[in-house]
Amino acid sequence: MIKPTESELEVLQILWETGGSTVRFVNDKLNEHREVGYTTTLKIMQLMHEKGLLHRDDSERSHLYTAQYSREVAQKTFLDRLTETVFGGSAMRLVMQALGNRKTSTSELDEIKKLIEQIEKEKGGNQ
Amino acid sequence: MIKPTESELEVLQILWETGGSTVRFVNDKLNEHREVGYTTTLKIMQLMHEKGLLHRDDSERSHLYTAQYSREVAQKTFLDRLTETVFGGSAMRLVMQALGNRKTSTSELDEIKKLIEQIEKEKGGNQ
DNA sequence: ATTTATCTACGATTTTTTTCGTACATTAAC
DNA sequence: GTTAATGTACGAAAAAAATCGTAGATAAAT
Repeated sequence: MIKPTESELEVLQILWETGGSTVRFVNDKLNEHREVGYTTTLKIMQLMHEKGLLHRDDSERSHLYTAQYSREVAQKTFLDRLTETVFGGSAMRLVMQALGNRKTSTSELDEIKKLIEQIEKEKGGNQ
Repeated sequence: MIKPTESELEVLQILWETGGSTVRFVNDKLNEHREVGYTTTLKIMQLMHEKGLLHRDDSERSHLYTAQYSREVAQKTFLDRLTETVFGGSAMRLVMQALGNRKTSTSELDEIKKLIEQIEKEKGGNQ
């Protein structure tokens, strides 16, 4: 997955949220937060399609766009990138920062503990 | 902290690593990975200084640049941003992804568990 | 059927980021 | 003391990203 620009990311968020939508819808959504012209949004989404970031169904007059990559894939991509660039390659440092910095509820923390134990079980005693 | 661009981030990484250095040094470091002209690096660092991303000591002929914001502050900034943009505001989802996706060693996992228990202890039974 | 609204395509402009050349000053080498 | 190397400043070009206007096609409204 190629790195999306800032405004491409805004579009992706909306498409992930909705599962897929028209330029009109995305543009309306964007305009809830900041002013953007319709053709601007159109152009960005057309370029994203050319770049392979979006899939387009043009069987109808108003084309339907969907994200080419799932939110999960993007999450992995971004996390890996952030881990490399700012956390010196250590996912653990990232996790510890995230846990330390933010107010995470006890039940959430428990879930994470459970996840860790599960991972540990899966890998047996290696590494 | 304003959002650094891609190449500004490269510079920051080097300055965090070294604690502070000259344009020459940064440029040499960059050129270990890709070709960049000296004046290009100079310009970028000058702009970063104007933007408030770098501190500059120009008491010597070759100026000494240091990052205005520590790696920790930047980490927090980026994490918050990523949490918002790609993880729908949930730090937990981010952590779980990070743990699931990457090969984290057992000892690292243990450390995280310890951290969680410590946090839980600190907050008592609230939330 | 004519007008109005809505859509895509496309080109052009503006803004931001990246890149580098040149001028000029200072230090180091010879 | 010249010459060469190394530094900053600055402007401008090139590349990338964001913005918008206009044209033309189709659909909806009247």
